[in-house]
Amino acid sequence: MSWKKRARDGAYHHGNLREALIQAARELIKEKGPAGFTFADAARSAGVSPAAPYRHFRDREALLADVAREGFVRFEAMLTTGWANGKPDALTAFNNVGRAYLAFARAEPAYYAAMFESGLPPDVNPELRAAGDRAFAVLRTAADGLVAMLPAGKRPPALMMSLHVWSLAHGIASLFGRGDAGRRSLPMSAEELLESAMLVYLQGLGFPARA
Amino acid sequence: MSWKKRARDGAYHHGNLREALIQAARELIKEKGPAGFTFADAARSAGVSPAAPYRHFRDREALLADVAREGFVRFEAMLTTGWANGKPDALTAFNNVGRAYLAFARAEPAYYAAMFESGLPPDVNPELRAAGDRAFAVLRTAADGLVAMLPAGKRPPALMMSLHVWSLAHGIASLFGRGDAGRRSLPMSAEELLESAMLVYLQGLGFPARA
DNA sequence: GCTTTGATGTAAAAGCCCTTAACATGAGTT
DNA sequence: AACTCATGTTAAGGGCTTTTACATCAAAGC
Repeated sequence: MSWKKRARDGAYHHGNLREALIQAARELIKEKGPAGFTFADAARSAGVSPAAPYRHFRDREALLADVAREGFVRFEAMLTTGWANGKPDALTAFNNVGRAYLAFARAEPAYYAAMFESGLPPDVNPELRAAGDRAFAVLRTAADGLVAMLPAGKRPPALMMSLHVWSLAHGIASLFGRGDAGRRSLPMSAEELLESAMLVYLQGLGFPARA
Repeated sequence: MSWKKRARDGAYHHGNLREALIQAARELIKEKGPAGFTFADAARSAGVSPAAPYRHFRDREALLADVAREGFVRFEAMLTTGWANGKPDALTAFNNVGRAYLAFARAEPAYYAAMFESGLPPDVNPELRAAGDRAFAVLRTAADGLVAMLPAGKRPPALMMSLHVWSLAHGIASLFGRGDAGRRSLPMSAEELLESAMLVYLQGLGFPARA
C-alpha cells in the first residue's frame, strides 16, 4: 500500500496501473508459471478492462520483459549483498553469493521464471540484457576477488570461473531449487548441493578447504 | 517417411496422426518455443481439423508431455552411447557423457525445451517422470563407474557427484548451449565450458588430470 | 475560472485458440 | 451384408489478444 496514488473506488483512472500490472503478473506467474500468465488476467486483477494494459505495455511480452528486468535488478542487489565487498573474507563471501543465488530463486520464483524460463529473446530488449549483464557482473567481480587470493602464478581465469559457478547455480536452481514443488525430490537441499559442489570445484582450483 | 501407413491424398483418416502430431509439435517448438506451440497449429501441420488431435491426446499439455517423454528416451540413449560402458576408460567415458548431454541439447532443442522448459508438472505424469529418472540413472551409473577408479577410502558419494554434474551440464545447456541463438554470447563454446568445469571439479575430487 | 490537450481508461469487434458435442466415415469383424 | 469402434469432421461456446473509436479526467495555459 505504498503506492503514490491509491486507486479510488469507482475512479475512472487507476492511478498506478503500470505497477499494479507488474505486481499482478508476478502473482499470476507464481501461481501458474510464465506460460499460464495472461494479459487479460492481469488486467482483471488490477480491476481494469482488457484493453487498458496496452496503454502501458506494447503487448503481453513487453510486460513479461519488464517483470524480468525488474527481477534482474533485485537479483543483482541480492547477489551484491551476498558478496558484501568480499567480507569477511573472499572465500566466505563467494559462497554467500551462491547462497544468495539460490535464496533468490526460492524466494522469488515468479521473478526467476520470468528472467530465465519465459523464453524471452534477450536480444530484443537492450534494457533487459543490460540488467542481466549487471547481475552477472556481480558474480564476475566476486570471482575476481576470489582468484586474487591465489598466488600470481596459479590464478585461473576469473571469467571462466564465474561462468562455471553461474551455470552450476542456475542448473541447481532450475532442477531442484523451486519454492513450490521442486521439480524433483532430493536426498539433500539445493543449498547443500551447491555448497558441496562449490567446495569440490574450488578445491580443484587450489583453494584452501575453508577459512 | 518410414510411416507404417502413409497419409493418402484426400483420405478421411490420416493413418498416423499421433506420430504426425508429435513431429509437428517438435517442429513448432523448435521454431517458436514451448510457449508458442499451439494445438491447432499442430493439427494444421498434420492436415487435419482442430478437433482431431483430441482423439489421441487429452489436451495440449498431454501432447507436450508425450514429446518430453519421447525426448527423455532419446536422451537416455544418447547418454548411454556416450558412457559406452566405461570404455575406453571411465574418465574419458564420463566426459563423453557430458559431451553427449550438450550435444543433445544442441541437436534437439525442441525435445530439450519440452523436457526441461515447458513448465510441465512432472508428478502429474508417471511415465514422464519414469523416463526422466531412467535418463538420470545413466549419469548415476557413469558416476558409479568413475568413483570406482579411486581408492576405497577416497570415494565421494556417486549420487551427489551425478547431481553436481547434471546441474552443471543443465545450467550450461540452458544458459549457453542452444542450437539457435544461444541466450548469451561467450568467449568459449558450451562444450569447452563444460569440459573445463568438469576438469576442475574432478580434480577437486582427486581424479588424475586426464588419462 | 475556463478551455484545451494529452494521458489513461472503456467498449466493441475481429481473429485465433481451446475444448466439447453431435455427426460422418471407413476398416475390420461376425 | 450388417455391426461396431476408432478416427475424422463440423459447429458452437467461451476466452485471450489486439486494434479502433470513443470517454474521462488532470494539468497547463490563457
